[in-house]
Amino acid sequence: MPDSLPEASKKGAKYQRRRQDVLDAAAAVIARKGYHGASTTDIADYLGVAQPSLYYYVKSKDEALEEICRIGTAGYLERLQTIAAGSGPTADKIRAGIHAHIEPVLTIPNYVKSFQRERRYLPDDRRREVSRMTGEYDALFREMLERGVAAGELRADLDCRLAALMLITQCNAVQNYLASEDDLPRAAKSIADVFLAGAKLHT
Amino acid sequence: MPDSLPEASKKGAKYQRRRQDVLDAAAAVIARKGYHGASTTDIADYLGVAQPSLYYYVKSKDEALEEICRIGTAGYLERLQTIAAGSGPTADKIRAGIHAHIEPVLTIPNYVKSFQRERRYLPDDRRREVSRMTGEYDALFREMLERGVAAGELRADLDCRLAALMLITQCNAVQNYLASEDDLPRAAKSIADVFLAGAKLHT
DNA sequence: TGAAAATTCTATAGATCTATTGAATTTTAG
DNA sequence: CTAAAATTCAATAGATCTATAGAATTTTCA
Repeated sequence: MPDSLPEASKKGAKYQRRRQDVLDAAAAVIARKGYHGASTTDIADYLGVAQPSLYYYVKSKDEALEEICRIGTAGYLERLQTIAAGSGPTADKIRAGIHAHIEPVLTIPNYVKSFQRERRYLPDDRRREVSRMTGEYDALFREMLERGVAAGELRADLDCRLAALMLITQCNAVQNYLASEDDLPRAAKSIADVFLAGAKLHT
Repeated sequence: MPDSLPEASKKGAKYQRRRQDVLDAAAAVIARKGYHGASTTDIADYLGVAQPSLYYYVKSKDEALEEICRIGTAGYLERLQTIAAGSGPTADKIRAGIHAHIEPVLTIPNYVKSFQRERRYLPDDRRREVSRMTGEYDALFREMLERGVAAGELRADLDCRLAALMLITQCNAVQNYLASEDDLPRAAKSIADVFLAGAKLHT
């Protein structure tokens, strides 16, 4: 009973661990130099092996990017679905959604960066699949806001499509907001506060 | 009395016009495929000329990117300085700042996109120069917010550094918000409204 | 018109870059 | 310890890519 995935779940656990090292290195170099700017030699150097050795773990550079994007987005939809399905005020769900979204920025920053900036260079079919997924994610956020409007918790004139995109944009940009290492909670709070209550003083 | 700029202001006006065509083509292709993904052959094909013909107008691909970034950022600082120096409520200045920032998105979209996404591939010295400039721009926005706080127009607990970055991020992302051609005014208003008053209903 | 200047082209050097092949090396396991 | 399996490597094919050199063509203008 062979496997279904193209290259994954093949061989033993040791192979998979080493493969993860290769993808980590690829993600690090691609996050830094971009997909087209990162050569397979750069990636191999980063890992300390010869360039052709990478191909024992990955069929092509394209496949490496696909895997990186897969890892960088794993669980996003599910986490937001769980949050959206819960009870409680919309504002709390939004705060939870923000935290869930930016968490991988700390845990797997290179995968997130590579996904955000380089996914457009995926092969066409895979890129469309990713677009469908991000579209679903956007819609989930938008519906959460729409229910907040319907419940009278958010402004009736809020453009929920735009607002959802704005929120997601802020989360995706959170790396740029970090002046020091442990500023993430502060940045997350600012994103939520400004999104919910705005910057203006309400007298 | 020869010119100071490396390649600009040389030759006649006709040369400069054709050079602009070359840069337009380069900006279009680079915006689409990224700096490293865009070959000089791609750019030449886009323009309908042979690949080496580009080098009559541009010394190197690097120089083309430098010029594109220069054009894509021209006037930004000056426009914001003018707005910040004016009188009137901070909220109005913020709205004006948003409009000024996103205007080039409509007029020179390929230059703006190329600058936003590809400036990190500039040669080191030029990249540092650009960083200094964007840093000044960020500071200008931040100071505008700080004066708003001091005047009691914005929340006293607002993190002005973060808020300025968030505002700029929203402006830079405005292209992603446009569902149809002429949605820009609507998007600009949403950015301003959400930033100033937030999404929450204030009862 | 005809010579000079400006512009574009063909041809190509030289430096990449991705991926493959098959050999060498290391690890595993009986 | 040794043979098989797994992993890594040297060598390289073949397809780029940037940039240059110099010839060909077009434009300018006296």
